[in-house]
Amino acid sequence: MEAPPPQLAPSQNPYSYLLLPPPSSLHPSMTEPDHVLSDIDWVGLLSGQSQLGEERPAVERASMVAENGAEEEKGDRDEKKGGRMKKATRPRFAFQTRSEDDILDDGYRWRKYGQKAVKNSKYPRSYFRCTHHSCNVKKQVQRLSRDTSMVVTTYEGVHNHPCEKLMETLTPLLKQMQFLARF
DNA sequence: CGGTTTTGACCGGCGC
DNA sequence: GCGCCGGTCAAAACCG
Repeated sequence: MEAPPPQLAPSQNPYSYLLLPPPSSLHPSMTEPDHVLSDIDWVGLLSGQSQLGEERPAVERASMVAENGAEEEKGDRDEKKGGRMKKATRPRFAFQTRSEDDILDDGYRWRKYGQKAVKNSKYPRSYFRCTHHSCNVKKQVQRLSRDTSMVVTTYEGVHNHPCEKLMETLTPLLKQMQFLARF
């Protein structure tokens, strides 16, 4: 999911990113049973009107995160509102998964920093932050109450570091390819 | 003992 | 201004 939004015109709605991350980038198939891959059956468009009704992932409003990392990926800067720098909107996307367990392994390490009950939902929403230093990517996970077997995962931001889990599976392969390339 | 989870407090935005 | 609501903080508990 390092890929930038595929030329999808952020339009006037800062949240209308539609990302179609290749499932293999979310779930490295070499470390995941393949049923996880095939279970992704929906990729959400985060915009004003959502198909999820009142249970849409909480991405409708910009969270006022302290813009600490002055150096960031280009783009996604918010325009100044009346001289006051508002909030930098970062790419977000959500997808829902039919899964037994709420936390699905996407190869990154996450630290849970909150859990909150949301209105009109019987399941709480969990908040995670990427544990990598100075990488403030976040995600939220929430199970739908209208369909208990569904889990909505919302990502916010782009990782500024490689996925170690992916790397440690790829590195031996690269080594071997380099070796074979000598012949 | 270091990192993670838990959980209530806290805070800011928004609608009334 | 006030209260609701969603997001975050942080201290304590937990766990390998």
